Amino acid sequence: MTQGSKITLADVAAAAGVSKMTASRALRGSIDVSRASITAVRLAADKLGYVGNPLAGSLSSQRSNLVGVVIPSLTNIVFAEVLSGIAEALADSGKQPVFGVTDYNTDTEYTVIRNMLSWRPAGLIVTGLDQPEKTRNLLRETNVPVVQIMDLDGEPVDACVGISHGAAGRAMAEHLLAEGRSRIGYIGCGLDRDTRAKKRLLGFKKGLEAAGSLLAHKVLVPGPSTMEKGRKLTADLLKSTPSLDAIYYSNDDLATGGLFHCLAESVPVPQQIRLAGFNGLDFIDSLPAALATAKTPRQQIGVAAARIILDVERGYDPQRYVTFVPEIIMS
Amino acid sequence: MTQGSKITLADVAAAAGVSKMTASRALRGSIDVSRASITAVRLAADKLGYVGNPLAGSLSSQRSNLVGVVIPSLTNIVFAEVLSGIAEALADSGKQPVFGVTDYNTDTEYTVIRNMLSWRPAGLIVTGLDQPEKTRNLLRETNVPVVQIMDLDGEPVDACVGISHGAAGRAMAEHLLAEGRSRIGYIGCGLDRDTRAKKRLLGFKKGLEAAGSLLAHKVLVPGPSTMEKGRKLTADLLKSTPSLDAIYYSNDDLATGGLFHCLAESVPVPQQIRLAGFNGLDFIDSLPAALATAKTPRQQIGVAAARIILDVERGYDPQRYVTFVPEIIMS
DNA sequence: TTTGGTATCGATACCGGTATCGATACCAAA
DNA sequence: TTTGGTATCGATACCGGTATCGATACCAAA
Repeated sequence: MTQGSKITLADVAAAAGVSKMTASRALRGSIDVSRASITAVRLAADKLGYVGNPLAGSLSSQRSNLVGVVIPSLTNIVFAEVLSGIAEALADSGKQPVFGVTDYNTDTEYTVIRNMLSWRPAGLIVTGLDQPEKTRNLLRETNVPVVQIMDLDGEPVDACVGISHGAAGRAMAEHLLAEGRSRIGYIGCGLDRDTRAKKRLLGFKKGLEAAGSLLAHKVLVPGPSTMEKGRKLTADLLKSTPSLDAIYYSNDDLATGGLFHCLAESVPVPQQIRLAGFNGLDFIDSLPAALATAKTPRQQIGVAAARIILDVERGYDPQRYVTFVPEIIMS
Repeated sequence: MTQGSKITLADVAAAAGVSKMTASRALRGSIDVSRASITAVRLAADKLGYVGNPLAGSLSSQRSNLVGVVIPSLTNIVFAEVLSGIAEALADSGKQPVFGVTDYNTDTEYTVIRNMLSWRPAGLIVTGLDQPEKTRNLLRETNVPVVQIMDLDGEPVDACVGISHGAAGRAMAEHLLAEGRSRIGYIGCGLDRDTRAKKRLLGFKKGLEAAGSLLAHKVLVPGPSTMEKGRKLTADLLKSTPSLDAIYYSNDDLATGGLFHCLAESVPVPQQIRLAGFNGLDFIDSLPAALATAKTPRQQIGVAAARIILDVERGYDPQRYVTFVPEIIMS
């Protein structure tokens, strides 16, 4: 009774006076079992403290209740929120999310995905559309449903949920121009790895060019985005090009760092210079001065992706292409 | 050859001209196999694109390569960093972290832990020492190694890695007093659920009392900590009690919100009032004014916890009680 | 030549579930 | 009475690995 997990289905079946098979059916809520059997089995299971062994179950049925989620980074709150959405949507489905982190490394990504597929998950959610061909093949050849998230600018392997980063960049350009900004700089980190940030920059430039304008200055540095970098790079950029009246950053973290620089130096934001980020992180509203940003529906993306997996599981035909449009905030 | 994952160990064995058992041994690097067999099996496995089935392996060997990690929240960067440390330490061990989120709910926690144990993980890492008795029993009765992290103030079930929050609170009190602060307030969120924050508050009060001082004012609100709340609560508190010369917050997020209020209202920080948080989040250094904090070694806690699991696995006797001391920063 | 140790390997059973198919009981319709 | 459908159940095989034990070959020592 306090045997930990030594109790097997056979014990439960014996205690309930039915076969293993009937016990299995009863616990899974199959229709082919009488009320009496269900009651007896449930009672026995409770009494013995039975805990099913998903390893055995998944091996036998050839599918597990795991949903693999592959993200580039855990310490980026954006992905943590996506995970949170996935976990929420999966909560009452009996499915369990399993996370793998790639550190923006495509080799690691390949390994992680391969690893996850070996667990025969019920579905796979991977970040981005720009996997190398080798990885795409892996995703194409598997028969578990694959959902690519965050991005829409590209060719999904199967289903896909996200936003167009090109359009988001372009929209921000248009907003800045509409506000009368004309000398616009750009600061970005790690665009070599973060293909979505790169797409935003491209869209942003196109937006400027469409209006006959150009990027006044562009700063690109490798590595992850931090507020500290944003602060430093903004200080440098404004020193070398003080005439800028707007800076577009690859994300909110950098933009916030830029804002901190301006606050410390008493540069009026947004009057003298408009700082624009991307993501719409929660703390933006609390900052002592306004930051422009584009609010991405991270939680919702996670929820939508998980729902696709659940739909496939249930035999429904899921929506294979879910589009969100980030809301631009220029308070 | 491009069969996805239909290739089993039997296929590899047949192709290599050995038995399943020898193939299994060869791929796992057992010593009981000849060089010739190892080469033949590896070659066959590569050629066929064999991917092992961990479900079958774990079921058979009665242990999986999963390490369960139970945390209260994913959207709190602190826990994301702990996870990151765990993932890093586990990276080359063949073990896979699996995360479960409790949302600070003890019922959810119980369910999550039970669920994880059913996967027969190689180890379990859970947050905190203050589980209800029912959950503690679950942890005690299992035979997988359990590491409780983040906290040291209490009785661990098995191994434990973290800091003393009582001591951390007390240390901050001493630092504030040493700086000459005498009218000290406190603002905290969700202490009913966050027992570690509560322990810090208790330690903080003891620290004040030991010096013959008292908390001038205490603000407790339910729910999660956000910068916005910190800002709002600080505004309220300073309005009702403008004479305060220090505020201790339950964490950095609240403290940062408080700082934003002071910046917006031109209250000199830290000259007129010292704001103190907890955690030492990375962005603290970038803020336009100094925040006091206690830097917690989140990544290191994750690494140490994972190492304990690995040590047990390898038959080493691990250190069962790993203590870290947060560094107080009063820049 | 006999003995005994080591290296290498395979047969067998098993981990703990579920898929599948067929058996049985029972009842309504013909 | 016969036929056929439905509800309920169990026997059997199987998922794809690994633990375990014993077999064999080979060689050195007695």
